[in-house]
Amino acid sequence: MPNVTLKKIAEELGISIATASKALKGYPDISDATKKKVLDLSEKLNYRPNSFAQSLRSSESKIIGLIIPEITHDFFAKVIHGVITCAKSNGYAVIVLQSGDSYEKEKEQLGMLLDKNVDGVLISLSNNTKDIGHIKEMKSKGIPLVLYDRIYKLLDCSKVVINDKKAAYNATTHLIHTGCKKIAHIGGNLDPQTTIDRFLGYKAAIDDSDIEYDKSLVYTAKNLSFDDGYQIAEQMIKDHKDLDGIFALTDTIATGVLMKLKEMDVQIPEQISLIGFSNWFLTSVTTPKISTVNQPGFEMGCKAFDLLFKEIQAKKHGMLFEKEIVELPTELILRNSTKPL
Amino acid sequence: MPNVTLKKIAEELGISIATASKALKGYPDISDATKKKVLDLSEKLNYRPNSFAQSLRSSESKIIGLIIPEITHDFFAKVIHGVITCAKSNGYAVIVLQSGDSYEKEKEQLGMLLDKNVDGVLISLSNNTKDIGHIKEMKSKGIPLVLYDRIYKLLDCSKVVINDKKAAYNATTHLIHTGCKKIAHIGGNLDPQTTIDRFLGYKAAIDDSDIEYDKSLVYTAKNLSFDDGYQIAEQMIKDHKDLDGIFALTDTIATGVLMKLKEMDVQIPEQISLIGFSNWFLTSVTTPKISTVNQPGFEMGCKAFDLLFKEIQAKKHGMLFEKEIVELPTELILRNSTKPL
DNA sequence: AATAAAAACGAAAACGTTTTCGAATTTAAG
DNA sequence: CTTAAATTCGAAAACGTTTTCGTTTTTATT
Repeated sequence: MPNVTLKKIAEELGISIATASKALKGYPDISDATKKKVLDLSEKLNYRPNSFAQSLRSSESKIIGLIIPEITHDFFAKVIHGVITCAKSNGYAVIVLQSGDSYEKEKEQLGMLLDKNVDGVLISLSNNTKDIGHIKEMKSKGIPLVLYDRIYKLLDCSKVVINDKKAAYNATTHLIHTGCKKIAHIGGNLDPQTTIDRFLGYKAAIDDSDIEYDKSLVYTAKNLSFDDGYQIAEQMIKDHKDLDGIFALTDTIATGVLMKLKEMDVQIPEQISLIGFSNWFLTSVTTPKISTVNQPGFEMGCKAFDLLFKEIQAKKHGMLFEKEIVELPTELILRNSTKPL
Repeated sequence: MPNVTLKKIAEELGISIATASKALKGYPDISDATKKKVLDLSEKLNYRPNSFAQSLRSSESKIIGLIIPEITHDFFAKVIHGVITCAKSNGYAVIVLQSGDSYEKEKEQLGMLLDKNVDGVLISLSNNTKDIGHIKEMKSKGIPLVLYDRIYKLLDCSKVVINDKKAAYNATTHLIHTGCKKIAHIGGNLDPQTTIDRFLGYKAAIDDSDIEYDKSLVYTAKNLSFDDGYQIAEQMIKDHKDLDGIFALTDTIATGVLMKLKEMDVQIPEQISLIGFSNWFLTSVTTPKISTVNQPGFEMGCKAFDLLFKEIQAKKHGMLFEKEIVELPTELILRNSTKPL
């Protein structure tokens, strides 16, 4: 069962391969009669152009690469969804790769994408990526690249982000406005930028209030995991008996905190208020439901593809491309782990 | 910035393209001296073979397609993770597509994968796929294809599944053993196979017990969603005042049920026991934690790739391939929405 | 030194498509 | 009826790699 090619169509019709090709592509120098013949036959034989040959000639794969730290995270799953959806409606397929928050893997994946000749790359940096030589290398090869969510500020390329600092500021401020006086923050190591910014937002909110900033109220979750939250919660209670508010870096951490606090019979939100970050579905089914910051994953994926697509088009037509930095709006979702205003 | 090709390397070294190619691939008819020269230079220039040209010649893309009903489902996210992990370690990239449980889209995606000349396809059928002509067409084109999770029993190809019937049987039996007398089931429309099998397991367990099977205890969730569960829960309580057990088709449905039941002040598990299906992370953070059936998503992804890989290899070497049906073990996870034995 | 055998290399075709440019054919104009 | 102009088509090169098969060169054997 050999595939049907232009050659076969041409032979069958007694015309040249060139003519067959041009007929299918609607070239003006082919008569309507011939066009019809070719079109009919190619339909009948269910002709599909060989993408390898097309790509070889055009140096275009119509495939982009998407590197995700962790697929099994609600937020990133939404991003994938957004990217795939927008890519498909523009005729692009998406190769999805996972860095598992490892710098080594991230580098390796980028190499794989290079080998596959993708037309562009979407990447959210791993939590352990300090050096961005591998990213710069991609750019130096002229491959369009857009950063989303976990970005590196100094890198000169298009980016899609949320305003982590502002969102964290608003969340913390809400805790303050509802009467919290002693608010802890559970953050992560000082990479990537999102982690820093959320901490900065927390601190700015404290500084802008009557409350004194207390370094000992800032905790570090190594893996940003449920277990981290679960363990740190206990420690926090030990350290600060009068703790009355917690702003966690992620919803998983917040959920861990909630579980432990409930086990310790701490009343939420009466005794301690809690706010997470990302609006994972899970925060809406705990008891109490956890207040959080909505992070528009789907939209972020769409927008990121959008920017990448523009850049690919620009490159293709030899036009220069204006890099863009898009900031998507977040929203404070108030549920039952915080007191009413 | 033209790419470095074999031609460039050959010219630089004053040898032929053929020799350069063979040197890199370790052909025995190239002297060690020449091999070293070529290897050194290609390393220095960071030569990467053009995958388009390679694919055109070999008719191999080293890419597989993965069609998923919904990416944002815990279980499917784990499957993606498994597939990508195993694919990568075998040199394959994965194009991920989403059918959104639509037959039309599923068909369209398959076409796209055909156009991209993937070496094989992994697919879990959409909930609304009744006709499998599009799947058969892929097979008739000789493209290796493996079904996972939501399969179609009559299709002659490799499959990776769990024993839904058995798992449902065990779950329901556990409800019976812990004293439930009136057990409801929330299922879906009678497609795909998994839905049928889980219902069958439920019914078999009832039939094997002293309890009389009661048709009115079987409810249908149209979208298998949280909201479905939330709404049906209320209906169930109205219909059957002495209801004391519920086996839900999915964890999302079970979570919806739990939420509504709590709002109605129904004691779980004292009054009503509840079991879900899939072991989503979210079932471990509700109050009470929901008992469920663990569905090994990651392993399923790995195994599915494994079978596909074997089939691709067999096809490549002209050997005949024994299709396999792999059944992965499930496990009843007992938490707090069911009574102790 | 002549021949046979082994080793090292290269020419060329093939994969299937696209596009340039020239050739052939038809139609229009003088 | 001749020439110019428009229309329609095809030859061929190019994209970069792989592999077959033949040619050349070297080494071994008599």
